[in-house]
Amino acid sequence: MNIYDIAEKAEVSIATVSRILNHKGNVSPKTREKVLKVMDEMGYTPNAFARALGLDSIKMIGVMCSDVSDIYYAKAVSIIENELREKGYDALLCCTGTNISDKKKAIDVLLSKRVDAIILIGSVFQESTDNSHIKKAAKSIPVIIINGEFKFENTYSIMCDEQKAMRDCVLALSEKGHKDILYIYDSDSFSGKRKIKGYIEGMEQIGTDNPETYISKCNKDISCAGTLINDIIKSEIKFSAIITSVDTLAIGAIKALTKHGIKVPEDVSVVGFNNSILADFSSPTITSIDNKVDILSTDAVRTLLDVFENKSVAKAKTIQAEIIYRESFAK
Amino acid sequence: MNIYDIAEKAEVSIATVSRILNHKGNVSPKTREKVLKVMDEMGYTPNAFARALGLDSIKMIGVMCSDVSDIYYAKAVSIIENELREKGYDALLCCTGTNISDKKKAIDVLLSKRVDAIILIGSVFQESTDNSHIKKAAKSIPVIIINGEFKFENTYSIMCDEQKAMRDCVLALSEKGHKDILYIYDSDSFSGKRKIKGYIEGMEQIGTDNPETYISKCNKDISCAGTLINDIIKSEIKFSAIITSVDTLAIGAIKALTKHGIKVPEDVSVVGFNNSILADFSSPTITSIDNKVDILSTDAVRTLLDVFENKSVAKAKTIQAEIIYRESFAK
DNA sequence: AATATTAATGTAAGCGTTTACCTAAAAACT
DNA sequence: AGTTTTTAGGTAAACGCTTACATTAATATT
Repeated sequence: MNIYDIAEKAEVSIATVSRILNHKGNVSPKTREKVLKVMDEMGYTPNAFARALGLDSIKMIGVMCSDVSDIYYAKAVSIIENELREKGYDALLCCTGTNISDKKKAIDVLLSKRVDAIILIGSVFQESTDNSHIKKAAKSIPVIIINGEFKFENTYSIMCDEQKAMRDCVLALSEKGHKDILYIYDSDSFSGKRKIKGYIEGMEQIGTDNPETYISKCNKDISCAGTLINDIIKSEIKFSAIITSVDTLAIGAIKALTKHGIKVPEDVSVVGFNNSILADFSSPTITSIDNKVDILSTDAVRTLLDVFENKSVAKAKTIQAEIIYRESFAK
Repeated sequence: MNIYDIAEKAEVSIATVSRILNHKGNVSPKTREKVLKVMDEMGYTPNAFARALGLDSIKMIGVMCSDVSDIYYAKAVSIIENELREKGYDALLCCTGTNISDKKKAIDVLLSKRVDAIILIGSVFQESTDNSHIKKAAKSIPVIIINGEFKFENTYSIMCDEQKAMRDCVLALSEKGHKDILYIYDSDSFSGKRKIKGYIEGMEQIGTDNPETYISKCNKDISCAGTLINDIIKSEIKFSAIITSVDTLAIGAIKALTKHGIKVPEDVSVVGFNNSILADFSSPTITSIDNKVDILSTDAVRTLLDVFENKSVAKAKTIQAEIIYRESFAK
């Protein structure tokens, strides 16, 4: 069923039907009523493709992340989707995994579906081996990058200053007398690297000689954090605080510590990252660095709309993180 | 840039370009090479709308749920998105909240975007006041409903037998000597109702007189479960086990119990629902009823593809849940 | 009442594909 | 070499909409 069917039934021209559909031009109330009634009766839904062909905009934004089942991305996607919907846009979701060729494919899909823009969540950085797909996309549509960095024409990045947050966190722990602060992390992504940098800066600032020796790597799995802690305890390395790159690792660490009879926060303080809902689920609850996904996500959509409206928009924006104090490291 | 530009540059007709794009018809290797090279050089991406106009399929599936930031939906969406992508389909995400008018709007958006089908996750049931939007959708495209129930032409539902799972869980607790089994739930959704039913059946089966008195309602927030437990403890109601309708509530309950010096599982056993990652994060880890989102989600996509291929497909399918034993209720 | 202005509606071209149908060239038969 | 079959490639219509331009009807102005 199409606009012609409606036009015929309502005894008007297709132009009139189109005008009614688009709230444009002059249509008499009577005609409008009549046509709307016919549309309703026939259960007509306009074809967005055909529309997009004429208008060159489908009101659809590609949203890419590696994995929505990750609680962090899920939150970002959820906020973005809601903000977009409110402004009349849909979200075409692409979970690409971490494989670069899959990301390239995803970009091609989004481009072929003629999305009006792309929002990338995480895992983009300038020095990355291959960013040609982002360049390709940016040639035809704006690309907004959340917590990633990539400077190119038609590209806008919004990030959280995780480096400073990490440094501040080390300093805050130091103020409470902590010197031997371990760092357990899970990823060498763009933000992963910035976190480490900040941690090292902080440690150096409080006079630690070889901060690198306090760092251990781990995968996201909580059991991994557990075995890591077990090893560290066995090796009799001294420590009074632990920072982790994600809340899940903090949970794993706390569980392991508790099993060894080490009390959190009395014996060891723990700070997580992301300030996810998990922070409240743990006992003790986890003090966590909030990297403001909500603000980043909201801002991404706002930026996008500004770009659409040709307002002047900053190519890169940075937002400050905040330490949210809970039980695992009291203020 | 369009097919004409490519055709011109490559000195062939648009038909040839189209044939190459669609791997259809006969094109000589030489010509193919030449055209592909031009496409690559110009960074051409075919316009999926125009294509859809001709083909009447955009290879896009609408995926609806109330909220992707919910860990349960996030997992389902993630699996669905991956399965779809593997088969060459994209997922157009619609997070509708719980408001019926927003759901109707979302359906209209999906229909106007001419998705090839819709997968609904949760919150649909036959007796619901208004399901006209689902009927409307099903009139033009197949609608797959995960963990919801709605019988109509072109509608397929895949659910988990949560009722039986709940009953079995009560019986399992009873076998271990539990009689006073509380049930804390968060939602009167379709699956919420089935869970309660199963709980009551189980309680009756083990000879409880007024099972309803053991039931309390709560929102999803863990603090709510906590205050609820506090109240129950104050009121000196006897209980030795708690079942919750979601893992988060189990976490809240365990935290509250622990604060009161009540040990889990020594004094009170706790069983959660969904078998989410949270179950492992808690200490003690939570025994949880796995309602098999992964299987449901995978199956939804498989069903969809079968429908597309005109294979005969069951209108309704039910999958069995499973109790995953962890520390909070040992086997 | 005649004219100018504005409102309402219609016609037709264009958006970028696919594909049925057609023609020309090449290959495979006699 | 002449005919048939196959392969390669082209032309033009169709998909469902938007919109510039054209036309007619209604209203306002003189």
